[in-house]
Parts: sequence; structure tokens; C-alpha cells
Amino acid sequence: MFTIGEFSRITGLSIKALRLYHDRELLVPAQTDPASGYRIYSDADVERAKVIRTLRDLEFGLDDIQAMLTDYDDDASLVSFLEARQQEITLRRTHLKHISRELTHIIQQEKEIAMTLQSNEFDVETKTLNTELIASIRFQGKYSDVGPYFGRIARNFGRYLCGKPLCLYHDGEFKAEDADIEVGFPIRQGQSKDGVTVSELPGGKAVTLIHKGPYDTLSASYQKIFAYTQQNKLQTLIPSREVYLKGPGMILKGNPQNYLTEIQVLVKE
Amino acid sequence: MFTIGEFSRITGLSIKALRLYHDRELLVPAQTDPASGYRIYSDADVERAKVIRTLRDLEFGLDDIQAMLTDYDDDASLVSFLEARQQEITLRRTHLKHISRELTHIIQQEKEIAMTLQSNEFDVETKTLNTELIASIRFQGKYSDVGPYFGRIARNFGRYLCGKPLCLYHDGEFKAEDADIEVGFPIRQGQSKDGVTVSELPGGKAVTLIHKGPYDTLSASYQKIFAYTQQNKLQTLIPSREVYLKGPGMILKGNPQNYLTEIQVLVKE
DNA sequence: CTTGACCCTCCCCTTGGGGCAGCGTTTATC
DNA sequence: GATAAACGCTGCCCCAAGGGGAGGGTCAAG
Repeated sequence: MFTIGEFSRITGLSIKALRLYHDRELLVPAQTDPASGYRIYSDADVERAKVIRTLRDLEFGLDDIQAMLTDYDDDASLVSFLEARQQEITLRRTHLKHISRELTHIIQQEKEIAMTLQSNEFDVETKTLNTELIASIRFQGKYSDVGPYFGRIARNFGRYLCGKPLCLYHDGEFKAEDADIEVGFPIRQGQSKDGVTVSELPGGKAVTLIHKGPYDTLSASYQKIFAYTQQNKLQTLIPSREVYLKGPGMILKGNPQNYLTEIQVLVKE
Repeated sequence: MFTIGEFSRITGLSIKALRLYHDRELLVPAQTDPASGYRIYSDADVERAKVIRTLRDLEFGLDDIQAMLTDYDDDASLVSFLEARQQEITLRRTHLKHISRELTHIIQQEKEIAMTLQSNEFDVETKTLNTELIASIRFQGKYSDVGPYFGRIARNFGRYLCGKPLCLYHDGEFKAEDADIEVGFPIRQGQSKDGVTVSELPGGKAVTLIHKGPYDTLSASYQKIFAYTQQNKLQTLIPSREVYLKGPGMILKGNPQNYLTEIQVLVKE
């Protein structure tokens, strides 16, 4: 016969838990001293407590445990309970897996951006771009209309995205109203569908500059780029490209002063 | 401007949740009609609500979300939060994985037993046993001492177990007190360690009988077996074996009347 | 007799809302 | 203008499985 403290140490169940189980009639001590109210547990109670602990470790609810202990005396009859629990846990696990993947994705994105921020001095550079596979939508409209198009591509190709969103400007001049804009994402693979075109974006020699700040100050960076191309007698090609290295985040909108946009202009070699 | 009901439909957050977030000052509506107390939400509130929803979908707590929205305006600064959450989720996932494995194990065991129960008529049979790799402990003592030895083997070889527990009786006669008993489990692989010996249990022609009932009635089944061997002029070998197909379950003790024990006695061929 | 360890009951707290009662407001319809 | 349906408000209790603590009784040793 054990006091509740001893019993707690034996079974690994907290005193609070034991009192709760007594209340719920899940584990009623063999005796209760009527005078003092002290609970006195027996060896048989130890057995039952161990069973309860096992089931709690499997994260069954107290009500389930109650039912299992009341109605059954054999593991075989518990199989349906176990299978139900198994299924719940599987569901929960896949859900957590999704969350985990999502988090990993966001974290990785942010880390890449942090590296770009550190390593770059935001000067005009000349580099060779690789040909990329992109999923894109081309439309006529205003720049501010791009949001939903990005959303549509992301929904259709979410699993295959492998880079930052970008815009191609097919006009040779600036147009506020009726611009010929193509929005897209680099993807690993995929087929055109639902109005989204999968195509190869050709690479080549390009003059690039990373612009830091809100989108409405991009023109200053364009000026730098074109100053550079003229100075170096480079002939620019259209479409020009903007790669949105860091814009509004996955969660927060962020400070536009910290947005990073790489402007890429292909030039004749 | 939206009423709480409209806002709820827009954001996918329940009215109850919205009122709670207001209480907690996590999402305070743009205005509150002083006369009626009606909450009136703005477009800016929609943005904030979406952020909150995203974070809730990642199963952040309201307090965490509060902190994230109060102190930061950029995803980059959330990375430490995200990583902490990531780690919690990983922990939780591995825990659930353990539970899931445990459940699968129990369920599978019980299903095997259920099949044995259906397909067998509990008659004396002659069959050929395969050689098995077992992890075992041999000791001198009483039958009732076996429990802890099984526990020790299971702890050391838990991952490699691939069959039912068994006992080998090395005495040629019945001994109550100082029997020479070897307890073991079939395993897939492993090395001797911590007093547990890994060895090959030789197979061969055997006379077997599945005994149904508590262990103290095993003698009746032994009697049947030896009656059979004598009748068929078979010479029995020691050690004899008991394989505990169904004993006390992983969770419940079960009804001893339903215990199943296969007695195996090798015979000379 | 005291002291410290142990035990009791009772109440509040946790998370993220759900449900309901009781009452007020808005809006459309008659 | 009246009325009813739909919508909104606050306030209270509820969930699971205990944890924390207050206030008070009990037990064993010194």
C-alpha cells in the first residue's frame, strides 16, 4: 500500500494527474482514509496505472482510456481504437510536415536574400545569364496589375518554382497605361496550362544592377544602367528584365526601403 | 469598411476569433461605433488579418504573432522566430513518428495473432522449423523470473526484433526451483552485448502444439505432445521450446484463457 | 511539543476559441 | 410605420489535461 507520493514516484504519474484520474474515476485508489481523506493505492492500482501511462504515452485522451479500460480486457479488442488513433496521428504528421516545409522554404528564401544584401555593393555589373525555363503570363496593362498574375502562376506551379519572380518589359519605351508586360517564375519543369506559358528564357551577356528601395525609384537605377551601356558602347536588347530579389515577404510586407530588385538588360555581344 | 461578418468571410477568420483578437489587441478594428459597439474593419485590417491567418496556419501562438507584428516589419527579422518554430515542429514530428511506429507494431502483432486464432485447430502437428537468429539470456531460476530478462533483451534489441518471445528449457526434467532456462527473441541482426547472447537457434523436424489457456495448464498440452511422440516412436530432443504467441498484451493483460503458447519439441529425423 | 514533510480540497490559469443566453441594431418587407 | 429576419454586442461557461498556489489537516521524528 502506497501513499500518493510514493505511488507517483512508482508510476511516473504526477500527483496532480493521479488526483484528476481519481476524480474522473479512471484510477480509483484501493482505499481512502475516511478521516484524513488520504488516498491509499494498492499493487493492483500500480498495474492499472502502468496501463494508463502507456496509453497516455500514446497520447490517447482520458475518455478513450476510460472506454478502453471499461469495455475491454484484451489488446485484440483495442485494435480499432489503435487504428483510429493511428490515423489521427498520421493526419497530424502530414499536416506538420506541410508546415515544416513551408517554414523551411521561407527561412531559406530569407537567408539567400541576407547573403545578397551582404555580398553586393549594388554597382553596375556585366555578367552572363543562363537560359532558364520559366512559367509566365504576358499581358497588356499597368505595372500595378501584376499581383494576381504572380498569384496564378504560383498556384499552378507552386511545387516547381525554383527562383525569384521576374518581369519582362517588351516595350521599347516606357508606357504607363498599356504596357506589354510578361510576369513569370523560373521553374524546374512543367507544361503550359491554365493560361500560363512555359518557355525558355534565353540567356546571354547582360548588364545588371541591383536596385535597393521602393519600386517607384527604379528609374534612377535604369538611368545608371543606360549611362553605363552608352559609355561602353553596348547595344541593349529588349525585353529588359526585373528580378524581384526581395519584395514584400511571405509574411510581412517589409520596408520598401529594403526591397531589392535586379535590373537585367541583355546586350549584343 | 466591413462589418465583422463580412470581414470574417473575407479573411476566413471566425467571428469569435476576430473578437478574441480584438480583446487581445492583436487585430483592433479601424473603428468601433461608440453607440452600438459594432466593429468596423478597414482594408488595412484585411492585410493584417491575412498576415495573422498565415501565421496561425503555421500554428504560431497568438502571443508569438503579437510579438512578431509589434516588433518587426520584415520577414528577415522573423527568421529566428521561424527557426524556433521549425525546431518545435520537428521535435513534435519525431515524437509522433515514435508513437505511430509503436501503434503500428501493436496493431500488426494483434492482427497476426488474430490470424493464428482463426486458422488453427490446436492439434499436434509435425513441421520443420527454420534456423533462426535469436538474442537470448540463459539463467538458472524459476519460471516466474523470466519477465525482467525479456525486458532487458527488448531494450537492447528493440529495433531488430522480428518474432515472438520464446523460452528454451534446457533441463531434461521438470524443475521448479533451479531450472535452466533461456529466454530470447528472434532478431534480424545484432551482436552480443550487455549480457545478451546472439546465436543461431537450430531448426529441424519438430512436433508442435498450440496451447490455449493460462500458463499453469501447459502441462496438459505437454502430455498430448509426448503421447504423440511415443505413439509415433519419435525421439525427442532438448531443449524444448515455448513460443508465446499471445500472452499479456502490450497494453492490457488480456484474459489468460485466451493466451496462446506454441510448444515445440525437436525430434530426431 | 515542534518541525518539516506530506496530504487534502478548492479555486484559478493555461490555448484558441465554441456555444449559448439575453439583448440591441439594421435592413428589407409588408 | 410596424415587424421580422439577420446581424451584432457583451458576458458567461465549456473544452483537455493538468499546473500552481492558498489555506489547512496529518504523520513521523527529534
